[in-house]
Amino acid sequence: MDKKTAILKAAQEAFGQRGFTAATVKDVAGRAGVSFGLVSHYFGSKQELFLAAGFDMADRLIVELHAATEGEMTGLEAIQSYMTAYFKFTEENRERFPILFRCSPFSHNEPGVDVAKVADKFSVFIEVLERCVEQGIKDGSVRAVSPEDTALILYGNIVGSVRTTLLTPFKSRGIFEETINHVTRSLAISPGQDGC
Amino acid sequence: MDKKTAILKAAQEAFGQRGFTAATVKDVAGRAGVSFGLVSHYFGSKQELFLAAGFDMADRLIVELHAATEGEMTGLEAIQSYMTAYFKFTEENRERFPILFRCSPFSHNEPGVDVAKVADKFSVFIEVLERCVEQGIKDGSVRAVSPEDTALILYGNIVGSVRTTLLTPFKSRGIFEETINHVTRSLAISPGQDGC
Amino acid sequence: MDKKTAILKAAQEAFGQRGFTAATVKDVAGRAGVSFGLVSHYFGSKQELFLAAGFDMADRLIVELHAATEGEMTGLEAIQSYMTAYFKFTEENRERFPILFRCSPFSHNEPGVDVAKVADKFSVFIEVLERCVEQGIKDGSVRAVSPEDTALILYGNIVGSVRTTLLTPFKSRGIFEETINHVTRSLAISPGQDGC
Amino acid sequence: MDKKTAILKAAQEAFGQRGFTAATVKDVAGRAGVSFGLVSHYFGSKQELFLAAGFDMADRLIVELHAATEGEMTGLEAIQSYMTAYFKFTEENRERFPILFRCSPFSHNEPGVDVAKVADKFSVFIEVLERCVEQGIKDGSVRAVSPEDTALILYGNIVGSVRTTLLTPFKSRGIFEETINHVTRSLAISPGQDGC
DNA sequence: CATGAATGAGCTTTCATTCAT
DNA sequence: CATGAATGAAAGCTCATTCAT
Repeated sequence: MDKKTAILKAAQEAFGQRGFTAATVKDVAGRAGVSFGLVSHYFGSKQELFLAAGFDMADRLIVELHAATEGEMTGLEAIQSYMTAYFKFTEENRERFPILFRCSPFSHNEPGVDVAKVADKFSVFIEVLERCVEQGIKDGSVRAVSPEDTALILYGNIVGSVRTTLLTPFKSRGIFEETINHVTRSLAISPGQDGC
Repeated sequence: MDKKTAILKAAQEAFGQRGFTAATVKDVAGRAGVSFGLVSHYFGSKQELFLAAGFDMADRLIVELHAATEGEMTGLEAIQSYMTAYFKFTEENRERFPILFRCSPFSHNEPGVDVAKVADKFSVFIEVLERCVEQGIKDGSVRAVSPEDTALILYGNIVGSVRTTLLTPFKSRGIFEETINHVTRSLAISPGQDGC
Repeated sequence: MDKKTAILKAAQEAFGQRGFTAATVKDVAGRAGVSFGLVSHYFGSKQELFLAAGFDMADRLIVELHAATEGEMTGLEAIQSYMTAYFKFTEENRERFPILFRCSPFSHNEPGVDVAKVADKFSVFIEVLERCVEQGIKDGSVRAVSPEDTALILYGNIVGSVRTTLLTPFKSRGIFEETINHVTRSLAISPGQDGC
Repeated sequence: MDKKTAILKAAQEAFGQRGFTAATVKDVAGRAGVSFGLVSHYFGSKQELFLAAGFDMADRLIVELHAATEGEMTGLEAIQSYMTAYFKFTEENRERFPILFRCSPFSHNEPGVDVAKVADKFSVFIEVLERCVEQGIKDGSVRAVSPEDTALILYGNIVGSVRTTLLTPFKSRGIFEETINHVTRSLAISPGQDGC
């Protein structure tokens, strides 16, 4: 791993754990095993480093979500696949995922984060989900709901469970699976409704 | 309003908007219209002020939630009442509610905040919800789910929608009502299952 | 004990232990069991309090030294009596004596101490000793030495032993008695010199 | 002289003159001609700087005292040589020597100074002196006295004269020489005692 | 490429002092 | 007499950033 990559990963860790303000460039350099001068050399300012770290993580997650929801599935299956991919990604990146909590429009703006850019980036997460909901309504796997509201609610639901798992001391084994069940029960057209 | 109260309210605003680290004592004092020396005079340190500000908000919300869930209702109705009260509280405290996002075990620990104290305080929110779920299962208004997991998922669901509303630029009119519907559909024993 | 006296004694303790700068008015008030406002009320500024505390202690010691060296004695006996009185006073005022280390021209000037006033006050300690030495030379109990230098050396000797006793962790039982012996051996006209 | 050394020398001056609490880091930086940030950069905290400054001075004096007391001499001559070296050192370091008054167990503990470390360092001064006294008793140049008490008394004697010279406005030309005479008269086995 | 010496803005905190009660 | 609310200067310290090596 070259030093530039090491800095980026260290930044994701440090910013994720401590936040933009409390994390320090020295801390990042220390975690990466390089001198702090090198951080400026590669990334310019602390703010630029923060954005680079956050967007790198977001972009990698977006790739996974696209891959998970493409292909021939019902809308409901796509939603389930989206959630599974999202939860899998968080588990594989426990240490560095939380940078997304910091660099996200769902958290308060941290100084140094360009709100517009971030909202733009994160709208992709919502849009992909919204398209799944719309598809589900069309193909009959999802009941008639507002796709816009539902996408936001589901996204909040997903992130809520991720926060509970990654951040809180509350016991939450199986919460990811249960969250998928929760969403499925809410959206699926129940057997009884199919006709009775 | 006496100056001590003014400082507390200003702190809720400032910490809510900027977070513990980025908010400054000077900023708090300025918003409260007092000298910064008075903040130390009344609250000691920045950390103590932060906890005082967060716990004041939490305690007031807890009172509302207890009031909303007491009385003779089915468990499902209690859950709905809980959510309604929660959402109502956030809307009535738009400016100062976000301190709870910061001073919460569902957010990253801010340096200088006693994790144990915070987790203790917030476990009340989960417990109240859990008791509603248990009651619902007993009285037949809620399907058979794990009360522990479900309480955590619902709480994440609620807070997710609150975050979306208070923090993001995404349009989300009606999201609170839809979240209650979402939860209700997921938990309610559907008519079709009763037999039909 | 009235509150004004309590403040003075508390000030001697606090300033003695922590020095002028590090001791705080609040600390003094706390030790005296009064509100800090009362300190200003009685003594004006911190500096005035410091001088009052130091001079009160110095004046009381001066009274003792005068009493000890008056009367019919040889000069050498007067010196011994001076030292005995000095050591006795320090032992009876272990807690509050050290204010004199702070408020003394033999220590570095503390901000807020009027150098001239202090030098004036402390010159009395030297003068009394000097007069004893002169008397001793005249009455044949003390060998021919420079009274000025000797007074300063003896005073340094005395204070050195007091510092060792009151401030250091070094074991020094009997150091006061030994210091008197040390001085006596140095000044007394040895038997062999009387003729042989 | 590099900047780190300049800071150390400036610290010795500033702390010596004003004491740990009253001296400020800004003052030290100003005297050294560097920015105050550099002080933290090299020495960490004010306390560490204080200890570094005090110990540097102590170590250099210890070297001189060892050099002065080694070699073939009687114990009494070694004591005289010790005192001469001590006084010479103070005169050559008039500006910066007083840091030792502050950073010494013979002064009041300054808040933030590790008492144990300081007592450890200074016990060397006493031990060297004590060894000279013991040697003198053995080789017949010093009368039978308690080496422990005597070392402490002599050290207090020495430091007392140094304080008088460096700190007070009292005229004291020749006080160093007279102090050596004073000590010599007290300790030397007088000719008359040898028999006669 | 890589380091770390050097700077100074800005933070939290302490504290003497004033003054209304 | 006595209290403590209120102020703001000034302290120690942290840290992003620049730049010579």
